[in-house]
Amino acid sequence: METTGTRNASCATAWHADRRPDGQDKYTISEVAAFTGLTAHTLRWYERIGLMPHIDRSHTGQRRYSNRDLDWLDLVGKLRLTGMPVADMVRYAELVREGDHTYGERFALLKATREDVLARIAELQGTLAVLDRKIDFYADAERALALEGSR
Amino acid sequence: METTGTRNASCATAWHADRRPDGQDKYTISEVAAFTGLTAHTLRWYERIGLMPHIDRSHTGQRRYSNRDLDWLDLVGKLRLTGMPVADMVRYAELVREGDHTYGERFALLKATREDVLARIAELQGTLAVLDRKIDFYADAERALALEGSR
DNA sequence: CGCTTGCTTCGAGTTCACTCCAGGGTTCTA
DNA sequence: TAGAACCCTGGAGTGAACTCGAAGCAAGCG
Repeated sequence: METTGTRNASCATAWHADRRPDGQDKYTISEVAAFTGLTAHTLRWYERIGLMPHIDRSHTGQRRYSNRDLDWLDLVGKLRLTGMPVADMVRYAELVREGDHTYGERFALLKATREDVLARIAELQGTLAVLDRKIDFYADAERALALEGSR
Repeated sequence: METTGTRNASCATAWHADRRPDGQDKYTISEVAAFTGLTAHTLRWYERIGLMPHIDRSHTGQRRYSNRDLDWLDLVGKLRLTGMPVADMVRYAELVREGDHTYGERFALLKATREDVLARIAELQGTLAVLDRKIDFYADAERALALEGSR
């Protein structure tokens, strides 16, 4: 039936407790879903498009995620909310798979991403300023109306 | 043929000069496109979905944008890069069209958006921290390799 | 006058990032 | 050992936000 048992995937806090110690780190797909806030569908899709390394399987073919996989998903989550397109993350994943000789390229990619993030923060701060000006305007208007009403 | 004459729409800086004074503020769609970095297609689409107020027309039916319209597009642009869905901006545009009695609702919407933006900035700063840790790691690896190479 | 360029409409097409379905096998709990 | 809950695959579907195309006016220019 494929329901993601746990409701309320939005609350990402206070969760990181139930990570099992390395060695016994075998999570089912729905555990990982609860953990990351992604759906099982999305996790499988990430794998299909090459955004995940090869995931371990149980003897019957079910996925068993490790702590490493969780770490990777964490990074992916962070990169995702910088607005990085999934295709770029796939590229990064490929570099990781290709081995040590891609260090330089990965490094460059990370630095470029860092610049992007800084730029985005600056943009958002600009937006915040505009928003604050508008909010002040409305607060003033509201006060003026209240005054008028009490006359 | 509908090409957006001016190349390099990304550089949004140093542009705000050619805004004509209020009264003679009549811009063609392609001028606005150059101005905002949006395409003419997108500008027409914004109008279709109700994201723009009614735009003036020339005697032959061509759009003539005003400074007010430019200001509105500026706000839309800012809101867009906070990740606000277009549907929400349409809602805001509707409130503006409906008149003064929607001040309260607009005010609330702006304040909610402000909170969103603050949250997003915080997220991005978290991401920045992760990125910086990774970048340090790669920089170290690079130095280690260089050392090894020079032995 | 013809040419080029730009504008018009409406509807269809594209891209991205999921999201869901059908039809089956597996695992846990009472 | 039954039944509920979970997991598998491949492929199709969805919603958001554009993006493009076709066919046809309109304006400026050599």
